[in-house]
Amino acid sequence: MDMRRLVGRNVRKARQAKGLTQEQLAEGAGFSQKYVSDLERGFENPTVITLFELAQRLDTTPVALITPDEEAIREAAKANGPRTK
Amino acid sequence: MDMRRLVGRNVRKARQAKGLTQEQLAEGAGFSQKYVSDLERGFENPTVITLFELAQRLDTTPVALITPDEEAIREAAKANGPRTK
DNA sequence: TGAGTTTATTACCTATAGTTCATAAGGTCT
DNA sequence: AGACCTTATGAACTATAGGTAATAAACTCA
Repeated sequence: MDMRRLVGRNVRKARQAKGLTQEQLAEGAGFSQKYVSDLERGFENPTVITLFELAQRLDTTPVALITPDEEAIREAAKANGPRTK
Repeated sequence: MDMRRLVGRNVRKARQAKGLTQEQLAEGAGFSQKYVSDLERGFENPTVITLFELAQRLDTTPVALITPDEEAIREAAKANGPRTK
């Protein structure tokens, strides 16, 4: 499970769902636009406090931001091999 | 929401539920006993990758490790003030 | 009491999370 | 074509995640 890419996808989806730009999310949550960009592309390994601050600005929860999405589930299935009970 | 303390409590509960010592969890997950001790007492701010590695050794998920427990819910209620619909 | 096990704590070190400033690249719209 | 908005990327910096080694403090239990 690539946690960086998972969080990146979840953050991008949540941000777009609220119609925010990276700049708006960044300023509202106290980060730089560069960081949001790197984060969404799966280049960052955020801490739980960072997750919490992002979640607040996105009106969601830290749990939602690390919850596996379709992509993560497909990746996990491939990693475990098909037919792993 | 104090994420450090929340994760600390969740890790400690999960570790004790499996009957592991801090040393055993640490070695199994690739950390030091000191780190597990600091983590459980709420002095650390783990990254999502650290959460994932801990979860694997504890046979649980990163989501479970940051899911609010009774204590966190009580704290949150106090912070928002009673009677916040 | 003491030995043995587990957890807490101190001091110091390295790697990296997240920063700023700047610019490039990609869209959209007239 | 341009101006404009948004996202991506580079270099260099500071703060902190997580490391090692050692020791102190707690807690069993014979």
